[in-house]
Amino acid sequence: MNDEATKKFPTNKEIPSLLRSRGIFPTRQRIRVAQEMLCQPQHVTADQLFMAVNAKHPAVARATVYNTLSAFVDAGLVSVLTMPDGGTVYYDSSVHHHAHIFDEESGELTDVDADVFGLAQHVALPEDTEVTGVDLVVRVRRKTTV
Amino acid sequence: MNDEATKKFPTNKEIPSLLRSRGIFPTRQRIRVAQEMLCQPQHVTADQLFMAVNAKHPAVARATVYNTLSAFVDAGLVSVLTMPDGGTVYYDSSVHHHAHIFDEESGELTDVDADVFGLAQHVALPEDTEVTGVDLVVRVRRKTTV
DNA sequence: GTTTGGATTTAGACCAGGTCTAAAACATAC
DNA sequence: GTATGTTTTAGACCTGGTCTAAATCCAAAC
Repeated sequence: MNDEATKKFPTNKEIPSLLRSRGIFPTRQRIRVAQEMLCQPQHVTADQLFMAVNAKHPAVARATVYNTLSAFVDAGLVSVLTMPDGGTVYYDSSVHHHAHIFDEESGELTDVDADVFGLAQHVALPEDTEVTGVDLVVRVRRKTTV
Repeated sequence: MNDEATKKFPTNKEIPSLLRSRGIFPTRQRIRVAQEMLCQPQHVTADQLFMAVNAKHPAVARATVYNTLSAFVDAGLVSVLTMPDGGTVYYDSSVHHHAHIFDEESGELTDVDADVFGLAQHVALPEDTEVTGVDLVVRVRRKTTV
């Protein structure tokens, strides 16, 4: 685990300065989205987040949520993840490199700290290329007790 | 590499019996889709395949292509793959377990024979679960010659 | 070779995520 | 307060994919 991985999730109060430090001007809407998205470990769809944000204050437009999420991705504040079958896009509040476990029965998605870059060493890469990212999803189901 | 992996891709002529052997009744349309999809190694979107099929004979409906692809997936004739960012869904004519390399610049997607199940051993799984699938995408870019 | 009934295909309506746009609101500098 | 650039908004729009009801196909029975 690297520093980024062990760093605690920010508190609501820390959000404005965090955004500023990443070059994102902290407007009222962006603060709300960030508080909902960044302050706890989670995997959510854009729409789930849109609804979570608007459940409290009734005040952030759909387009703003989508745009803000993209900005956060560009700034390295959240990472993107899609399920290999189906293609649902999830936003992950953990940005360090890690693997995911997907429970095919419950649909639950959990983080696993694994050295995915290390694992990728075992894969034969084409000449003259370097790894920019590794995405590993292990799909599991409850063991059948035969 | 297991048997499935080394098995050659079927020829056009072999398609009808292949479909039959998987319990799929070989209609004219399904044969056309299968010939376009299964006879060579490739990664295509449903829409690309729809267009490829209709470029020659002008005769397979969109819904049929989508339904047929789903049937092929269920029958284990093709596998599904989505890019971790973006969520584009690709159909892969190789069904053995293998990893993918995604060139972020060209968008090109290539197969790599790697023991992905073996790699997944290194990931700590929850109690009482067993692995049903492993999806590994290594994203690369051309090495910058500094 | 006709008839029949179930399986398949078809065109197009529909749906869900997500993006775009033009106008309104906001912030900052002057 | 005015001007200028940035952000937000509602809603139209787009795209990939599914659904539906009608038409077609095909094998089997007669």
